[in-house]
Amino acid sequence: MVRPGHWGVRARVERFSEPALLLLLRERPTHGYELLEALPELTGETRVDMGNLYRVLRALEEDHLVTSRWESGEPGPAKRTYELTVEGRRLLDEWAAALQGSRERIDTFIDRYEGR
Amino acid sequence: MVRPGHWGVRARVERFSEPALLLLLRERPTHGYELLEALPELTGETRVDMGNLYRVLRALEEDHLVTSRWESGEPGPAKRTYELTVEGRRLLDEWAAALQGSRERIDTFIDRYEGR
DNA sequence: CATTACATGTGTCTTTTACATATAGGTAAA
DNA sequence: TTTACCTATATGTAAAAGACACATGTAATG
Repeated sequence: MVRPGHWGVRARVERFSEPALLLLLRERPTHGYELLEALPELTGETRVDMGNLYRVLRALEEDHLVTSRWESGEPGPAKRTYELTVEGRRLLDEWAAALQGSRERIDTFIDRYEGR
Repeated sequence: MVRPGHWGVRARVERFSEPALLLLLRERPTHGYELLEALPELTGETRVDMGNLYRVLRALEEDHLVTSRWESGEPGPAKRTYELTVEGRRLLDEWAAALQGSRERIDTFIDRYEGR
């Protein structure tokens, strides 16, 4: 819950990094570290936790929402490149619809806050 | 994290019931049970947990964001009526600003999702 | 007088997020 | 040539947030 004296507010969408990475993967197959760098642009203030990001990626793969393959050709350490599956694409669509709902709820709140 | 096979999506704003109850209290002093009934209208799908609601209310009071008094005059069980303080009002303002930010981030996401 | 509605609360488990650390290949400079 | 830094993936664990179950008591209704 909330610790006394720490009522600083951030207003983040739960698990927002999840639809964000699905969207990035829809645009093109990408590896984890690249997602890590691209995500803040989409999520805003949210600094994405790399540990959790890699875990989400593997959980997504377990459920066949993404697939991965090791990329060894390029210079630098080996990269695991992820690609969105059809099911993953569907999950992204669900997220987009759900986020429309969130947006509307926030609008309702703000309208009422501004006394309209 | 996410349990395999359970990728159902809800897209809720973290701790959204908190600004919602502050807003309701700005409109007029209210007791917990009444907030419990009024909140879903503001938060949408979010079914507010009564246990957590009462805990949030007491935590808010601890930090002087609301004050409470027992209402014994009316019929029915005694009610603890909460009232927003000046600091509480300020916290609500912060939430409103932060929610504007969330709204913008969601818009950015959806625009990109729709390929604009 | 039993059931239901009103009203406030505690206990506790799970899920989500945050913070810390491990490992290792590659690049550039001291 | 070794030290430092960047890239890249990953595990361990603590803290915060949310979900679920239950306890307690007053009053109204059938």
